[in-house]
Amino acid sequence: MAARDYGQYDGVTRGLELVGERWALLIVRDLLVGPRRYGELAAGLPRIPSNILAARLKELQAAGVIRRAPRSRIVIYELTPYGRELEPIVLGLSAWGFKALGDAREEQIITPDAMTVALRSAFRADVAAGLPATAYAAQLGSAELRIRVDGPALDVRRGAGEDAARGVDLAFAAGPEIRRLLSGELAPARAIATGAVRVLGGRGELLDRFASTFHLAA
Amino acid sequence: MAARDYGQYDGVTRGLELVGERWALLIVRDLLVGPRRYGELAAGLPRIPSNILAARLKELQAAGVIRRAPRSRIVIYELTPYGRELEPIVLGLSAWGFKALGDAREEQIITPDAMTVALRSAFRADVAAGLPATAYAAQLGSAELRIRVDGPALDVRRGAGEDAARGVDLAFAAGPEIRRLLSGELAPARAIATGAVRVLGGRGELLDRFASTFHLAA
DNA sequence: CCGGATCCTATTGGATACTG
DNA sequence: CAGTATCCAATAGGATCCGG
Repeated sequence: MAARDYGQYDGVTRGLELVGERWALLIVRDLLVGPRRYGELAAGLPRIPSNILAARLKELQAAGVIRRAPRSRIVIYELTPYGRELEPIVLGLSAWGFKALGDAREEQIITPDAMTVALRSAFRADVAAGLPATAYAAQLGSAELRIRVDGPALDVRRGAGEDAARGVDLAFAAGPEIRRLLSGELAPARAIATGAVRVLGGRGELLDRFASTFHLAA
Repeated sequence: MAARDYGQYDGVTRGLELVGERWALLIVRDLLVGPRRYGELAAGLPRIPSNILAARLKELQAAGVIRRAPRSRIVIYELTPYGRELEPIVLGLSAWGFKALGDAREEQIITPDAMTVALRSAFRADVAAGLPATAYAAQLGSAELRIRVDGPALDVRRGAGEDAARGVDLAFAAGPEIRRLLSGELAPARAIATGAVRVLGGRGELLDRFASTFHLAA
């Protein structure tokens, strides 16, 4: 109804009718990180026109992918259980698309939610399981994240810059060059030496551990 | 370049820029089954306008997802290795979208390639591994498929209707009601009793094995 | 402010016809 | 067969406005 259909009867087609419209999967991506308000979604998708955001939210609700959080005074959007089942697909697309990332263009931004999903898709639970629990504070573009790895479990949340640097094992800042670190193109030591990654606190040598915990082949 | 971008620097966004345009992932779906000529793609996507198909083929080539098969006299499109890495994503979307399939509308068609991908996404390799090798001939709408399960391996190919029925363990025909069989909503015995599935040859009781080998939760 | 709704314009997609 | 060209309809983009 909402979306134009493809005239075929199969799962891929149906899936695309539900989440294949422009912007739809990016809304899902951000909601995978947590429930969000209209304004938060708009902030995380800076170039989406408000009418399109409003339209997508309606369509995704009609599709049963998202819902307005019940018994909340303010309007909050969240994924339904069915919507949450998109997680492996979105993470897969994240890993796949990552390989085709070139250098960032000037106007391209890094949002906290996008980076959180990127880290999730890069997370190597099997590798992490064999390493000591570690807390990182990462400042990636305008996204400040507090990353906590404990065995095979990963927890990423938005962190206040100042506080975040305290009580973590490693605090660092980087820009889009983080891509080369995650892909293995740029060795951790060299990333620090060249200034691509700046250590703000903690033990800089832990960037090695970070790079082996989060990895996306190029 | 080809596609409008989203102004963000992350994998999901990049992925959508490459295969997020309307029709693009359906082209990938069909090419996952095998290399196809322009006309074959057009036949498998009956409602795609030829100018859009031509545009998508160019964009997907520029994106490194597909290529024209080299050293072939005729024009054949195939996935690149990078494009083939979309398989788990497309199969995941197939399984996800399947759950939201309602009853087929009159104008909706079932194409052989779409059905092949659907079967792949429904295939339970672990279940199949414990069962004897089995060959099926399935006539699903206009799609006639020859399905061969051997241990954890699955092979689906387009089959000539008449010949296909010979030498298989079970030959059957069904329409969109096949969905209820795959979802477990409709028991194999009842499917046959009600005529939703018509046994054309072989041992009808093997439809049980088929249903446990291919399953997509609703 | 937040959560949209409206208006208008710019691009894309769709249908059909046509060509090397 | 493998696409182009053309023209029209549908969406997306951008700015602005509005009600609680």
